[in-house]
Amino acid sequence: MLNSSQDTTADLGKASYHHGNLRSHLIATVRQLVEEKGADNFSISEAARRAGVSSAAPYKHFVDKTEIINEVSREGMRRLGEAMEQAVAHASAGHFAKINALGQTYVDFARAEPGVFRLMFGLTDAHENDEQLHQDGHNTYQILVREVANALPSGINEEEVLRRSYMLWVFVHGHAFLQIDGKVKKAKVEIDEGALLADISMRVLNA
Amino acid sequence: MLNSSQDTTADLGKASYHHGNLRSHLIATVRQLVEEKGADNFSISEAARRAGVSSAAPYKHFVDKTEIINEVSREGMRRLGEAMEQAVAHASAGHFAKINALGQTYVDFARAEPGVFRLMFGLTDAHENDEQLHQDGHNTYQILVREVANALPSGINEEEVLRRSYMLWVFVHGHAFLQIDGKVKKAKVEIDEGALLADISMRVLNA
DNA sequence: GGCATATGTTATAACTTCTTACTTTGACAA
DNA sequence: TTGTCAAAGTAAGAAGTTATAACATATGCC
Repeated sequence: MLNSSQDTTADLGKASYHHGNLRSHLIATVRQLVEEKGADNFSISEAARRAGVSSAAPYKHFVDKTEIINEVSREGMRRLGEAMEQAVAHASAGHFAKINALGQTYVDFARAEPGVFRLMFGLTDAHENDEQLHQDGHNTYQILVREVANALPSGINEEEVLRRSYMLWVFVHGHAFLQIDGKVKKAKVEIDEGALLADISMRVLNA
Repeated sequence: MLNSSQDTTADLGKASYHHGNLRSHLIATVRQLVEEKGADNFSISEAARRAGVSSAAPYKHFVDKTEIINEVSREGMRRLGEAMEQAVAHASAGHFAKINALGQTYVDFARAEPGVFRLMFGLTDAHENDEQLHQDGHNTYQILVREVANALPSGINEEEVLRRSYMLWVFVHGHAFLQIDGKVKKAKVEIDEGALLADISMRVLNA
């Protein structure tokens, strides 16, 4: 569940006192905190406290708070990508079933981890210059582009594939954010999400 | 430009030393700061400093930071609403011209004031319980709903009007955020925004 | 075994938000 | 004109944050 990129340490529990796999432990803790307290309202002091180390310890592993945020964001982006690949793999046989599954996965992810999702896309300050995150994001996006190309009649213009992909992305992205930011209920918009996603796919991919 | 809801004070400059219209002055300053430093990275200490008062002074006018944020958000939401009404009023005669103008206005606002826009929609913690902001948002949304109803064949199902409106909202919302969060360039998506908005209007409003 | 280095710790500087207790002053009434 | 009061500031400080510096230790490697 944790364990991302650190080496040299066995990552069983976190037994041996003075040491352990603090780095990945912190990433996991921050992920939790971000969901608990909100993406803009957590402290790495608190994360350190929960990990049972001093508030200075994290700085042996990360240069600053931004780096931790970026790490959590990247990890989230990778998990989203994996979930999307899974969704495609297991999608039913319907016409735009894979596209719909992708959209649903995106929205589900946002709802399941709004804090991390907001970190991944919303808070700019931190990852403005995180090339790795952009790369990961790009890779994830390519899953959609690939499936859109598959879903459209073969021989279609490459540029057109990109246009349609972007339309779909923009759509689920907007829906995801309005959902987690609580604008939808408040604006008294009631929606059948599955039907909506399917409707959109049709409108964007047909003709 | 400033001047929102405070009374009892003339709001010329901010001349007379020990007093002035600190409240609205602070709102304006925070608006500036939010654009300068980012929605998650400004302090009201700094705002006080810029206004030339002590860091405790703002608390004579606002109960806490959240209240200032909410004030700035509400004011932004109202300004967005006004801009949208303007856009409708001055839209050309084309088929979905008013709808397209609304979308363009939304995106333009986001680009012009990304900090405030993010405050209005993104940062949840502050205005989760700000009923006034929700009301203002709802009112602004009704401009779109109204125009969608006008743009669709008369006699159409009320529920269908809402569905189409939501689709359009979600679309421009997603596009706006991907724009200001810098995901679009990075994902190497090149788009002709005007054409895109028009295309979407057609796809959503036809059939 | 001995040592370098990675990983922790304590202490602290510089900030933030927000409170408390005190001061100033402008307005209004007598 | 002057006295009082409330509104709007101030200074000081508590509590909490990010981040750095200087010190401690224990682990892995020779």
